[in-house]
Parts: sequence; structure tokens; C-alpha cells
Amino acid sequence: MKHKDNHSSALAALKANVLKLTEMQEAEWEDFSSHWHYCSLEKGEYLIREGETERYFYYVISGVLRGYFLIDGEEICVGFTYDDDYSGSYDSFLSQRPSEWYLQAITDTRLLRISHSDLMHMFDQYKSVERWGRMFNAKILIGMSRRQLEVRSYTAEEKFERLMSQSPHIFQLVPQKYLASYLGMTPETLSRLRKKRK
Amino acid sequence: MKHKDNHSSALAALKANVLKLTEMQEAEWEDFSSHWHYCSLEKGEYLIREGETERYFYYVISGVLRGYFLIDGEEICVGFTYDDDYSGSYDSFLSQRPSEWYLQAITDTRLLRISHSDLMHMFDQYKSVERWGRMFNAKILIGMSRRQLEVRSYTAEEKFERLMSQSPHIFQLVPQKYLASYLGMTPETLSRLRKKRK
DNA sequence: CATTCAACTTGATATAGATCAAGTTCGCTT
DNA sequence: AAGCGAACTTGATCTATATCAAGTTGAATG
Repeated sequence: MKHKDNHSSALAALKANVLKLTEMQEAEWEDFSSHWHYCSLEKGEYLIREGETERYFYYVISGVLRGYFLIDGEEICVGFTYDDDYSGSYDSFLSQRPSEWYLQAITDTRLLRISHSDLMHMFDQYKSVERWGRMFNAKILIGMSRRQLEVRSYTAEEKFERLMSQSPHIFQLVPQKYLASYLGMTPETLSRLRKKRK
Repeated sequence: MKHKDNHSSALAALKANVLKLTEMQEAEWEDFSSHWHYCSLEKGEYLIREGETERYFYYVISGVLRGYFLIDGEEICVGFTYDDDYSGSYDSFLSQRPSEWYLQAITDTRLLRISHSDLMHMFDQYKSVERWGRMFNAKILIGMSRRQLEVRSYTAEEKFERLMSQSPHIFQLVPQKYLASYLGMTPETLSRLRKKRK
């Protein structure tokens, strides 16, 4: 029963994560967790494409995803998701309007997901889930504020140095060209900065 | 009773705004609204400064505010708030940690505000308020996603043109130097773009 | 293990927009 | 309405980073 084991250990991880933001009674958790289903993506597959409306909210068990939008044929990377984090085109999920960006697995990825209608139903039913939703949104929002400051305040070199010192592991997980885009520079510039640092 | 009139018409505006996001029973609204208090700022005064922790959540009745952060002595403008919108260093309010940015009134401003502890109490008490909180966070988050795309995808000239066509009124309300910073360019560059357009 | 294609590196050149330096205009204050 | 300072404009440079153009490496595949 490999699949079942996977699923229950994934749910345990999700549970720990959810309980960081809200208290929840055991019966509530039982019901809530029953709406999350296992799914997976192979390297290169898309979770969502521009123009599609996001019908699921995801929790990443393992793997790495990159989010990007496409402007005049150029891919602009907005972020990455790793294990023990949530994913999906969240603004599209919330507004239920077409996504403006893509989410692609850059390694094989295992996830749990809950559908929009199931989650809305959970919000209606349980105040604890409603609170989790509010707190989760708050957390994302705080992260986006930080990131906004980061993107706007620093030169290419400073952004590189800050990422280097704050998340060195990312340089192992993510190809340079995506990182360069994430940092708002060309791959050539990133390559030169790395050389300079050695 | 000028002040009282002010206050009750402001509350009516707030009520209409709140009801856009959630249903609320009349008794709930009565209680919720009793925690909002009137306050005002003169042009140039600060709603909050970097390092202070945001204790209030604001609703702007009239006036214009600008938000900015300060990096190496340079002010970087992140946004503006007008009437019928919410304000405050919202990430600081949510996390109850020191604000990383400033909020300054650029005209005389009238506001309503609710304290963090009162709002938390309201969240505990009413599911409808909890939902409003979640929906409100979602709305902010969606706006930030859009703005992120805007900031990262376009050249100075494109950003200028887009702002010109989407919010021409802003050019009347906000001094050029703040707008330039908001668009991520120097005042000189904005001036040249305006000239070019004529 | 040879081949191939994409990912990186490196160098030469181009350019958008910054910076520096005078003006000029506009809105307050007295 | 005169005078002042801040906000804008305009022009002349400067520079960080993009772009273009070859290489080189390296991982995946038959």
C-alpha cells in the first residue's frame, strides 16, 4: 500500500502546517482533510497555464515548481515553491478569473490538492477553516510586501548577494536562467556576478 | 454637530464598502462599527513611520496618502491611498512587527480606524467579520499580484503610458516626484516622458 | 561512449535611464 | 505683489546592465 502510506504521511505534514495558523478540533480536521487528494507532476509538466482558471489549491509534498509570466515572448520568473509550501495560481484561485501566469514543475513533484468548491464549502462550515484562510492570506501578503521591497530597492549585485546569503540552497535546486529572471537580470549578468564572487 | 455628522456619514460609506465583501447582520454591524473611531491628519503628517508597529487599521474618508520605504537615504514609493480605501502599514498590522515603511498624508486626510485588539476581538466573535478579513486579504493579495506583474514587465515608457491610460486622475493628485518613484524612475525621466507625449 | 542540445561562460558593443548641473516655474508666505 | 524655496524642466554626460555573438561545458539519450 505504498500510495496510501504516501497519502497519510503527506496529510500528517499538511496537518502540522495548518495547525501553525489555527486551532482546529479533531472532527473538523477529519472532515477538512478528507477533501484533499493526492496528485503528481513529472518534471516539465504544468500545474497551470496562462488563461486557465485555477480550480485547486495545492500543498507541495516534494518537488520544485517555478511560476512565471510571459511578456512579449519573454518568461519572467516570479517565484518558486518547494516542499511543505502551498502552490497554485493563487490570485486566479481567489478571484476565479483566468491566471495571468504559468506554474511548471522543474522536478518531479508530489502534491495534495483541494478544489475551490470544496474549500469554499469548508469556509462556510467551519469558523476554524475560515480563520486559517484569513491567516494564510495574511502570511502570503506579508511575504509579498517583503519581496516587493527586495525587488525594488537593490541593484543586480545586491540582490544576488542577498539571495546568496539568505537562500544558498536555491542555487542547487534551480537552473541559473530561472534564478536570473527571478532576480530581474539576464543569465549573462548572473554568470558574471558568480564569477566575480569566486 | 458637524463632527457627529461626519462620523455617521463616514460609517455609512464604510458599511457599504464592507458589505461588498461579506454579508453581515444588522446587530453584528452595530457592534463592529462601534469600534471604529474618527481621526485626521494634516498634510505632511505621518500615519506611521519605519520601526513603529502598526496598531490600527484605517479607512480613508477623504485625502491622499503615500507609502514609501527609505533605502540608503532614498525614498522609494510603493503606493497611494485615496478615499474609500483602506490604509495603514498593513503587513506590520498583521504581523504586529515593526513597519518597514512610512505612510504620509500628502493632503489633509480624514479617516476611521479600528485598533488591532478590537479587530482581533471582532474576528473571534463574528464569523462574518472573520470572512470579511479573509476576503479583504484576498483582495489585497490579488492587487499585489497585478502590481508585481506591472512593475517587472514593462519599460519606464510603457509603465508611464499604462498609468496614463488607467489612472489619469493620479497625475492631478500626486506630485511628479512621488509618481516617478512609484513607477521606478527618476523625476527627470518622467518629465521627459511627459514632454515626449505632448 | 559518442552525439546532441540546452545551459552556461566570456567578450565586445549598444542603450535606457541615471546622474550631474543649470535654468525655470509655481505655489506659499509675509 | 515681492520674494523664497521646492518642484519641475532641459541639456550634457555617464554607467550598469542588456544585447549580440562565439565559444565551452555538461547532462541526457540512443
